[in-house]
Amino acid sequence: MATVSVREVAARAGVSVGTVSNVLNRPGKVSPATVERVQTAISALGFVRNDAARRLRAGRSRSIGLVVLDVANPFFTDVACGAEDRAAEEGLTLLLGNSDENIDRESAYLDLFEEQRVHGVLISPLGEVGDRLMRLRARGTPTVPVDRQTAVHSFSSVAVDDVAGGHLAAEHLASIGRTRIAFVGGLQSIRQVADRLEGARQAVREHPNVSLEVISTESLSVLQGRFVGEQLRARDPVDRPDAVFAANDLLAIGVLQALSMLGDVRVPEDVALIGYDDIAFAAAAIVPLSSIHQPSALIGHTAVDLLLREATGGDDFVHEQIEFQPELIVRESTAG
Amino acid sequence: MATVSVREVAARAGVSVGTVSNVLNRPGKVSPATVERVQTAISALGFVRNDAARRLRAGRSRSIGLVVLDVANPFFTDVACGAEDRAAEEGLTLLLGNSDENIDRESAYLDLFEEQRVHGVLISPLGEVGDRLMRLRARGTPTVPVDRQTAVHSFSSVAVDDVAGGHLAAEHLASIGRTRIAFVGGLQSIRQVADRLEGARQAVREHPNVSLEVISTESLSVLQGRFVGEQLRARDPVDRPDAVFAANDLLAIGVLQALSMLGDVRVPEDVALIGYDDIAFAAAAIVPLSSIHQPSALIGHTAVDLLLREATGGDDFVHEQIEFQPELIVRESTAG
DNA sequence: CTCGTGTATTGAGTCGTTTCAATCTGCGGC
DNA sequence: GCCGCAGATTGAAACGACTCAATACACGAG
Repeated sequence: MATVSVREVAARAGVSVGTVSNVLNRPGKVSPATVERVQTAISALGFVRNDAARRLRAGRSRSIGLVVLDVANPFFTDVACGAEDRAAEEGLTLLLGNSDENIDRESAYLDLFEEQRVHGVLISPLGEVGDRLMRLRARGTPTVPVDRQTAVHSFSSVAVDDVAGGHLAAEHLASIGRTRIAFVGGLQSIRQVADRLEGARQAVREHPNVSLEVISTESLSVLQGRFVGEQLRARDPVDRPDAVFAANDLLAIGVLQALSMLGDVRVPEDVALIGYDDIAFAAAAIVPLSSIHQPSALIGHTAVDLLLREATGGDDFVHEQIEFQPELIVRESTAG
Repeated sequence: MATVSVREVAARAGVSVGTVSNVLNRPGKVSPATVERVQTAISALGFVRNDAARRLRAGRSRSIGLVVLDVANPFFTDVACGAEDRAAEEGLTLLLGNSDENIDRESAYLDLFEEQRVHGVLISPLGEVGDRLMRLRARGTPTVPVDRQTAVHSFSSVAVDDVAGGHLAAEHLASIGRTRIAFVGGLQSIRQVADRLEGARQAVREHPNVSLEVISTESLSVLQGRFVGEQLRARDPVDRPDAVFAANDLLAIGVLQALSMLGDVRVPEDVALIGYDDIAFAAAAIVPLSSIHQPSALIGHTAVDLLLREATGGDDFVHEQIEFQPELIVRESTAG
């Protein structure tokens, strides 16, 4: 199984390598008869372009990298789909990396993408990666955080106002008369989590009779949610919060499973529950889940847009921070 | 922003390019003092290896490609996570491509992966790709279908016995006394769908009083399921099936939403409902969803295993077909 | 002082594609 | 028959890391 290169195609078609390259990339520049002959040679030999070689020559690849916190979270796959669609319009491929809330994996993906000389990097950051991204960009790889980088105007970014979202959620819980709210989420180092908590704190401050308890988790998964739910269920009802605001829907669904599967804690009667992200499964949950909606696909779409602008813009380029507003979706889990 | 190459690092460190390469790849072969000097030069210049160049030389990349039918389906992200973990153990990267049940995109990803000279390709195929995969392999890219390639022993493959799964589901519906079963799924060209239907047909044949209606969908999404659910709801109750077997959980959840959101068709009293895949959200559905469980992460894990064996095995290599058995999970949606 | 041994380092050649200045070809106009 | 022009084709150089045969060097033994 000899590896076939342009050279062999050229020989077989009786033309030069330059012509083969032209057939591949600019068929218009080559006479129809020659195109025909070259095409025949290509399929006869089963020639497949070597991407590494063309990229080496080109200096940069035709793909963009996206690092997300958790591929198992539908919110991020939605973002990825939006990004992929927009990228495809430009003939770019999306490479999806899953940091899985692990800082080493996040770092490994950034390394990988840089070595691959990707067109640009989109990242939903786990920790403090500002410096890292600066360096990346300085070496020529534009970067767009999909996140709220407070007060950092040196990047373009796309984000949802998570403080506002957190406020919406907690305010809603207060508005239906709940007074002991628990915020469930972690890691605190994830800005989305910190901001949602901050928003909730602000809302609670506006209601003197409402208190906020913070329950930290190790990750934002269904499993962690179930774990917290079980702890809540085990508590004396007097000590139990009457409302839970989970930092995302996965956690909320986990909490919901633990509370209501065994039927002794009723949602929303005993505990009202609200999540965040409004994933497709929230509406179909055992108790349809109230949530904070984010335009996930649009976020991905916009992030790629910004990245492209960033890549073409010159030195005096003005970075754009786009921020979407979250939206409260009320369902049964916070009814009454 | 000059692009730094090994040559410049070598110059700065006062050594040859060969030595720099050795520091990068076989630090043991180089004296500690030299390693030190080279490392310093590398970080001073911000040198980043050019992956394209090394791959060109190496002939093959350190990644494997995975093409799935739908990233938005948690089943596939679970498979991907399993595959990624196993790949990471070998120092390989997983590239995730989403065909989105679109044959052109599937084809485009196969092209892309071949051009990238990936280590191997894992694919959950949409249509008939046997020929395509044969060619791929003939040119040196091993391939493992994550699918049941009936009677094709020329590939290693990993799959779940979908006929058995379909049988389990339909048999279960019959066993709880349902007689008018509707199978909801499509496209028929997807082997998983066809096999599940076939299994259901077999089960129904064993029960003379049970009938099977087939409702085709255009894809396997929540939206399509909701669409079908609305049609069912609109039917005269006499014409309505008393059980629905959906080809996957997304469809089932869609059907469930349409039937029960408006409260006039009760699940399982009026219509029993069973899905397939047992995704994490099935257990948390508004009516906890019965389903057919598949060991998703293990599937991904095993697929990578097989791929690695395929890649190292010689010509007399015996392809292995691994088939997992599905498992019935009964929840409320088929209670009574 | 020479030889042998083993370790450290060198650097030209290679991978396959693209680019682009140079060359070729055919043809109409004069 | 010659000139000029446009379109088609050519082929060598370049991209950057890796390999490996060759070389340099150090040191101990004889």
